[in-house]
Amino acid sequence: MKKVATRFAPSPTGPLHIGGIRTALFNWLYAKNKQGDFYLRIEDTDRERSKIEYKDQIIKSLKWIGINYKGEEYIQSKKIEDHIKVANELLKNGQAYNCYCSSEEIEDQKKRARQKKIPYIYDRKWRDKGEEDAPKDIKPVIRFKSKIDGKSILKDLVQGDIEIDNNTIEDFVILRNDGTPTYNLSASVDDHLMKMTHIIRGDDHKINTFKQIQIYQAMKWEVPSFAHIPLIHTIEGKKLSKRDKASTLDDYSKIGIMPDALRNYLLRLGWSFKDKEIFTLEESIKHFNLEGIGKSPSKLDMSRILSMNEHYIKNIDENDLFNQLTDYCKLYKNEIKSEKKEKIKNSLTFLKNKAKTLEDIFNNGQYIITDDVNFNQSDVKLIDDKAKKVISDFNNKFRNVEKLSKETLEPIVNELIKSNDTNFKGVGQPLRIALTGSKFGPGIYDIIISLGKDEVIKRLTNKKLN
RNA sequence: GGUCCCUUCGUCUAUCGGUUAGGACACAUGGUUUUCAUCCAUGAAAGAGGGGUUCGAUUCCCCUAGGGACCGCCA
Repeated sequence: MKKVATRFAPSPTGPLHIGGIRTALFNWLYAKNKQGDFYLRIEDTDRERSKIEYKDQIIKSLKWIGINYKGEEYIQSKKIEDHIKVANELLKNGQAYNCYCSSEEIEDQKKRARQKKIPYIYDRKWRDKGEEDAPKDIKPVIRFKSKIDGKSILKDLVQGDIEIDNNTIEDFVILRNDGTPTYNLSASVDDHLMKMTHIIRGDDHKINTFKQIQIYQAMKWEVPSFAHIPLIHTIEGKKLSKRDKASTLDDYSKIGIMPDALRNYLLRLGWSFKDKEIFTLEESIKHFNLEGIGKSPSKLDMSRILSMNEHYIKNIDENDLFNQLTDYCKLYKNEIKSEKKEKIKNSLTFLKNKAKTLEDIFNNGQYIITDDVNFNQSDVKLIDDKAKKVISDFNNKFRNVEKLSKETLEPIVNELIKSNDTNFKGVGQPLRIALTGSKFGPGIYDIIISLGKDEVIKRLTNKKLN
């Protein structure tokens, strides 16, 4: 058996969206599962639109989610000479030909076909014409001599056998009249040069595959296996594009979605393994296969991403969570001061309790991180005279507490409930607002213990409460 | 318009001819927690429609409907 080799081949013409990430993930997992190699190829031959920052974003995104590729990234534009060489060889072998139609001529034909509502296909005008008829003033393009008769079958590893009439594939351009190669040529040559065994990509490439296979055959190259995975759709049911909001990785990382959670979500989007929902990285490598990929497109579901993230927040090692949290804050919020970090770390067990994202944890821990209590304006209105009395009563008793724990604090609260003729809420809520600025948050004892005695007293006597 | 693909709860999906059609998310209800959340339990929720094939179809075949992708000298 040949060693499996797969690749992810994005073009750096826009930010990579999570559909692309999923394609990369599937390729990577397939290679890992087969103990093969996974490569990254940057298809930057569109000089106009390719941008270095998009290339960097692609590399960063893959790294973020934990996909590593073998060697350096393969830069397609550096291989153009190889592509041209193949075009010329096809020309020499009679598998391709010079076409002297001007682009205006072609455009005109297309327009007319559209008006008549008949399908446009290049009329193969120059397929059998001799060079002696060639106009001197037009630089030709090279077109591939596509099969005209019969049918072709693509044995797709996901979609099954797909059969089309060969005459629906036109004689496509492989070399432009400026001498640069087009996508189908470049992709085939590169995949061959890179010794790809399996091409796993979005099913928007299906038609290209029929073209590319013909190039392989014409060059007598071994044809790789193909697997076309269904696209990810938006809620509206359309192909996910770079313009869709919440489509890039950064959109997710900035709200505090963790890489492992998104990886797990993406894995299960369009792929399944029995009823299993949660996959560690090792498990996903172990179980991934092409048979588990469904044939129908799937929609992105934010609530599922969130709940997956919540699962990871609650279940991963707390040190790991803490590290991810501090990295997250450094990147997207304010870096947590080192003296606060210890408090956050000790409080993570309850801070993470009501969090779906790292941002939620950050918000829950806000009262620890910032020195000045940030009062929620509508909550602070709940501090009436009765509440003020509860706060000052609590403070008077609290001053005498030696050791902060639920056991030492609870009697005080219970006493206040009685003496103020109220319930737990009547005591807990004013205290929480005084200490954190909000009526929502962790349990009151957790808050007090996490702040420490001095800080609690300081906040209970905050002038802003009056 | 042409070619190709798809169709199970709202969403992601299981089922490889015989199931009370299962799970997860979301949703609803109840319980625990002397607030909120967590957690636990319970519930509602699906085979697009019509024909075949078969003792038996969600599953195989055909038609219809709906949806999608592609149709560049972009990738």
